[in-house]
Amino acid sequence: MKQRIYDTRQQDVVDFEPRIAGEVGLYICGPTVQSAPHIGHLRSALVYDQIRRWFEASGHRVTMIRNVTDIDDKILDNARLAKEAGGSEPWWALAYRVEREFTAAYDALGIQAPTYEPRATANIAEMVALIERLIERGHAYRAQDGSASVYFDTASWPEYGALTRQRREQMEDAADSEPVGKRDPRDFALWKAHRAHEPESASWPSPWGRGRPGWHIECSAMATRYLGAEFDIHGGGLDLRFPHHENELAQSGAAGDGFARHWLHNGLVNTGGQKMSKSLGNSLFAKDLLAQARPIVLRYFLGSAHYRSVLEFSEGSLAEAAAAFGRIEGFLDRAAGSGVPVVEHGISESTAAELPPAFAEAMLDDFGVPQAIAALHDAVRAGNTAIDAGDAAAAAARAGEVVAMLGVLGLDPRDPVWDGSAGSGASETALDALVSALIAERREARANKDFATSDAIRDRLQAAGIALEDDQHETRWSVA
RNA sequence: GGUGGCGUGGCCGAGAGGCGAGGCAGCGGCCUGCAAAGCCGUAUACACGGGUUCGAAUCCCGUCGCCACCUCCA
Repeated sequence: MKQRIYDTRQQDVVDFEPRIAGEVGLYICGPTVQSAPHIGHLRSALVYDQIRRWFEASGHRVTMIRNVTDIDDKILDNARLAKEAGGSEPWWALAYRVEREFTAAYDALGIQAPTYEPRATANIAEMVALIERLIERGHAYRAQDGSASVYFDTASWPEYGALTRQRREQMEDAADSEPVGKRDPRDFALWKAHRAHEPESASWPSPWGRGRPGWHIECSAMATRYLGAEFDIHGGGLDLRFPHHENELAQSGAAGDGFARHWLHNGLVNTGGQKMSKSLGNSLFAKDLLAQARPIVLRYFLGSAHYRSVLEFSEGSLAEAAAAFGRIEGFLDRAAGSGVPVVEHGISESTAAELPPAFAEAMLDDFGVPQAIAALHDAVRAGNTAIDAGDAAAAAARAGEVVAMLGVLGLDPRDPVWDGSAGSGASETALDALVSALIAERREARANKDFATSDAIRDRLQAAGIALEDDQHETRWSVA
């Protein structure tokens, strides 16, 4: 069975054939580092992390590029506002600080670093070269007001609107755009002339005068720099389809590049049936979410809906995810407690062979993570049944499948990336010693049928947030 | 005005012509000293109205409701 993916441009699920067999070039629109990461950023990054892991598990070598937009109107605005409020942080320090917040949030969720993470400010020369090509080909022009700005000439590109199937004539005019120097309100800035009120450090020399790049040109320049003039997949949030991706496609196409063969877009996150956005003030920030749930549970939750669906976040979402994931984790603990070897091994050459067919088929069909998770739960149930029946061989086989599936999804609780989230090694050891002593005491009481004492011990631990589970052979404990 | 999406059981959430994905919660049972965990069982689910079909949640037409994008967005 071939890999199938939903291509936004074709508006259909199509066969995916890498340009070079066994290799996948993936460009993902990363964040504009203007303010703290929120749940939507996390979901987007997670979706492509899962896709990347699946490509690797299914035998591809993946080159994944995810940019950082570190120069932009909003960054300058936010830095200016902070300064007016008495702050002293320059725009570039703000951008870098926020970038580190993003990296920390990604790390917390076990989202692997891309192959490379280019910054817009480090690719100005490539952008200037691309703009020059567009001017030469007659698809871009210098601002009519004599400034250093350069605009893309949408009228010169008949395919403009191809990605979102819109006709240029029917597009709404940009209400808030500054028509200064534009031939048409639908034209967009490739290069923005430096303005007197903006810091000198936010401008670069160019053949047209000092200025800074427009929002869209950076992605075209960086994608082609690292992946080539034509590459396999371009991804990003659904809200980037227009204008961002439409404009990328137009400028790269007009420059003569093949650009992305396929376009992927992940769904957004809603709260209370409403889009979450900064302007609505209903943002769920990464740091708040990470304070509410274990990172691995948050990861499970964010992956519980298909990547193209709207994901609804509501009160109780994280608790439900914790219960569901607890089932999986509980099986691994039970299996280990029953002597079944359970080891974390990430994604390796043997991963594909260990995956149940239902899981692989789900992932091949446009990355059907929800169905893949159903296969995971099926294996967990079968594994628990095997443990109950004392069938160690079957239990080990199911545990192997579960671990392989968790590796692909990035949800293996034994993966060292999760270690930082619990207590330190020393306090873990100390706690284990204390609890184990109480468990031994309780075992003795139970052996003497002194259930009052044994229940008192269990209640005391319960009150401290520690749950006990008795098995045929042993008692396991966990922090609830 | 244009473009696209959604409406599935108490809840979350897949599926896309014919065996009721999976999870959470609930109920009954097994197991257990009692629990917990686990297992088994447990549901007249597909917004509404027509149509096509032997058969429709799935295809077609219409209606209603909700949402997103149309130059700040993951």
